[in-house]
Amino acid sequence: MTLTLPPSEKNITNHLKPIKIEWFHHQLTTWALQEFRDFPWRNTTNPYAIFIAEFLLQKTGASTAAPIYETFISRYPTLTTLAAASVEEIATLLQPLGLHFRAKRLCQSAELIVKNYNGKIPATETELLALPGIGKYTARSICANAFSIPLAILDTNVARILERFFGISGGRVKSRCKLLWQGAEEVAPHTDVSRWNLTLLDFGAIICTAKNPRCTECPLRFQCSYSISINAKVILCDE
DNA sequence: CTCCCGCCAG
DNA sequence: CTGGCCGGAG
Repeated sequence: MTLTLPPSEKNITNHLKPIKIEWFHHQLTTWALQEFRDFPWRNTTNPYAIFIAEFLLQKTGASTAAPIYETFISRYPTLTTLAAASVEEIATLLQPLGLHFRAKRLCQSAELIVKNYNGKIPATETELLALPGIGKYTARSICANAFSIPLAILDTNVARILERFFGISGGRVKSRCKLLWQGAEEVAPHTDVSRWNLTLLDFGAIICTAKNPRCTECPLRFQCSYSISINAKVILCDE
């Protein structure tokens, strides 16, 4: 079975030249040697612990989630202990994180995993996606971080970094989203994708922030479409 | 005020 | 595709 793209399909290689990807990757990998953040869920490959962490981290600041995560794991160290807990007590524990619906979804997922997977976190994107509260980002993140499956992720950080650096912009939301997913997979290395994914998150949290990005100390600034345009404006204003 | 390692319903 | 969810930190 062959899959062919329609000729009208825009090709991302217009934006993502291999040589530029190579440089992008090298700069960020080097940056991460010093700046890679340390969180409790990064010191384990226990699928259950990763699963919990990814659930708590949805749309939630990592430093905010960290203490809750620690309490969670100590109180419910295994999926079995979680499955035995009531939704109410989980909800109470997660209360400071907001997004209250996650408690129910987490408990429902735990039940399903006990019932369908003998209590073991499934290791495929498709199976994870079928669980309540787990979307494409979380599924792939769990695959990469817990099972070393080389799947790239796209979240608001990755999207922002790709948009700025490669100058991806405009177009309909749907087509841009598709471009960004392509881009995320295009720039991901073939080995240690987990480390790469986390590097992008850290870079988005520390340097390439949504508001007031720290372009002057950014290791990507000399090739970054966004940074270059900012500098051009500064030069024009100085004249 | 905005933003944080999104997801789901409509 | 869009809006709603939501508390906490800056």
